[in-house]
Amino acid sequence: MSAADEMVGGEDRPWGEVTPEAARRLLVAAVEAFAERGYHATTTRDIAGRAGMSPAALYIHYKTKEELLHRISRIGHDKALEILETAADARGTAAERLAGAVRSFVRWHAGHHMTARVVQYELDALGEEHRTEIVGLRRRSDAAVRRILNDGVAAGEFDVPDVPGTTLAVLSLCIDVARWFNAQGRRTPDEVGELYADLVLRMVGAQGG
Amino acid sequence: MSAADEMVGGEDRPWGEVTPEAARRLLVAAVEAFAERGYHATTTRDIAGRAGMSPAALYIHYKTKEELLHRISRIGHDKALEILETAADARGTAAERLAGAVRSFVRWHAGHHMTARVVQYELDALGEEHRTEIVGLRRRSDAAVRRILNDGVAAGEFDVPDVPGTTLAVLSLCIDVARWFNAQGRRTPDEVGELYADLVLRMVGAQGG
DNA sequence: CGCGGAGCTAAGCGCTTGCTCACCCTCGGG
DNA sequence: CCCGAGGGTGAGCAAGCGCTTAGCTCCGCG
Repeated sequence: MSAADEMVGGEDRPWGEVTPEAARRLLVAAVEAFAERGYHATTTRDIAGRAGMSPAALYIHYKTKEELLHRISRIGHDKALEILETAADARGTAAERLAGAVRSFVRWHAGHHMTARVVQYELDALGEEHRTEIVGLRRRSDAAVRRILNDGVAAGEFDVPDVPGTTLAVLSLCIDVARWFNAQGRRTPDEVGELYADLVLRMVGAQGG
Repeated sequence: MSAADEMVGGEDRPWGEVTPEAARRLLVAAVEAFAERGYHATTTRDIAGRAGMSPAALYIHYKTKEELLHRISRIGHDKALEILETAADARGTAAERLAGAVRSFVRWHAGHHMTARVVQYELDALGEEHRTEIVGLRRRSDAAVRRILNDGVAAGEFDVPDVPGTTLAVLSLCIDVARWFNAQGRRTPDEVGELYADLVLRMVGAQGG
């Protein structure tokens, strides 16, 4: 539907921007391991093993285990933020923009739920500097959604008594998809995105459904 | 502000069911540590230290570190489930029961956000047997909410095209409060509960507002 | 007073962790 | 044919982990 949706889809390889090839394999292995067991329960030996390498190989491409997490978190947040800001800047009514934002944001969290899980739930494992950098990106996500809500209220499309609180709730609802979504489950990322877009429109009092 | 302070507020003592006193102190210390750093990043020395004891003291009252997590998780889930089922069994319209359920469930997650964080986000750290036990409790939570939604649809109070999906979304929204809620923040648990009850009523198409 | 058990500690065991280091292959250019 | 540099390995180090054990103190009871 929207340009943002297309980009998240699957034309280019996942993590294509990470080079060289060995570094990419290690990073993909780390995403899997962090998502399954959590950052602290994952060992560098586990990551290297999944990538088919010896433990020492990891340190040729990354200085520390934490740098791996930071790279994943940074790239993931960039992608998620790009999705939200593209939807917020799109043309159309506030309701259309909000529905588009939720639809593509949720689709990404469901379709890339391993990455999303690491990105959204391993923030505390980052070092001080890296964490504040990432928190900055999250504030921009919040601002993008709040802007759509404010526009909708100003245009008389929405009925939202508490804009900051509702912004928080909308983002929280979308983000938590990464926690429960199961690729083997019944729902596809598209279906969840559609359901959630409808639910959020109801939350803001738009005549959608 | 300690985890113990956070619990006092209610009618009965925090973790009052845990005896003897030393075991209770260790458990409260573990809740704090797990909530701040996560289960895997927390050491038994840290827990014992917070409780003002030597590392070995922990093993007089608990067989393993995992048993501590299980005790916390079990008690917390029991409490959360009791809240939901009480609300689901209450008298009144479906809308009143749903609002009550969300209000008290959210209030608990905000007011006991340390405990809730451990309970909701450290499930994977439990052993096989303990995890399946807890998963059973969560299924009952799901059933309680779904029951209210079904009642509301049958009574013509709600307009919900996808009851299982909406049940999931409602619970997800409430649970995620434990992740972002900050005791130093502007909102009180009561305020968040009120806001969320309103948002959820809108999600199910009840004429609340 | 002597006794036994409960609660706690100092010390430390065996193991795993993140990470390092000396060395080895592979391969394009002179 | 040798070279040097970059990607990779096997072995292993220091530190920290969960957990154990021997022994201490305290206290109610006969």
